[in-house]
Amino acid sequence: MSDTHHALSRRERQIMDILYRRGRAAAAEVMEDLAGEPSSSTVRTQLRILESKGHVRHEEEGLRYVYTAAVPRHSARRSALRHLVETFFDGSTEKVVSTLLGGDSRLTEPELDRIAALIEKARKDGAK
Amino acid sequence: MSDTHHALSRRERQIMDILYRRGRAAAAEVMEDLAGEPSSSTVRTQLRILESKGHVRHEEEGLRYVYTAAVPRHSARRSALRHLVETFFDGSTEKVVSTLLGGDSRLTEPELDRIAALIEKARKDGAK
DNA sequence: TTCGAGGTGTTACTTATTTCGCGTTGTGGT
DNA sequence: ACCACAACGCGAAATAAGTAACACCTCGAA
Repeated sequence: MSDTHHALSRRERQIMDILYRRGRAAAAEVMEDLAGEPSSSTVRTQLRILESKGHVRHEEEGLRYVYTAAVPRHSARRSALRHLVETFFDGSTEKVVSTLLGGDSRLTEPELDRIAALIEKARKDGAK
Repeated sequence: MSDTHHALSRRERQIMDILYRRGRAAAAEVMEDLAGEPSSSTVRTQLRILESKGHVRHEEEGLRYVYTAAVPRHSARRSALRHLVETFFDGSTEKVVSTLLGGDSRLTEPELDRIAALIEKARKDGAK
């Protein structure tokens, strides 16, 4: 693996996760979601560092900064998913799906219907 | 923080990932997969620390130590998957599956068949 | 206009992580 | 028996991460 970007520290990852979960958040909101009880200073400093490394951006909203991840959620989740599939599922998409379906997270009928439809679509796409 | 397990540092996570990918590995093998060119000492030390924290175990195989993750892959991947679903897919299993099926990773016919079968099974389990 | 609440950046400091040199130990070959 | 080789653990130095105190800014209420 040839990582071009710096790897994130533990705390930095936690913050990025919060940002991805919430979409956008001010320092105070990030602070709320963080374990431990980091001071406001601490969190702001970390956010600023994260920005200097290019991982997040901020926009001024009124008098406060609202942060968002620099890499759009859509891209980030794709690579996170790829990484997870590689390290835990031998690169097999099928194994992931089977774990998801077999897990304790019950899916509703409509969800199952939509997934079934996606499978049909995948079949067609793969065939041609 | 209600985390019962210590969060892993950057390098520790890299090592755990390698261990999960390979199943089991000696220090030299872990070293091969690690970015940068850490010395043998370095890697062995980290493995030892990881063991002292309870994250990995080792068994002597001939003249060398072979390490394995303390938490079985099966459990680890479930929680990794759950975490990923929460942070990137709003907790929706359906979204994950749809991303997987829509991704560039083509699935073969047999794989699609097996997944379809799993869906039927999920339907029955959910129904009763 | 003066004050307090709630933001912000800078900076210095503490703690944790990362790295590796070095001495030791056990194996196999000659 | 002796040496070369390949692993191991320890301990201490270098680097990274995490934390908070402080000074400054802006807005709205008194």
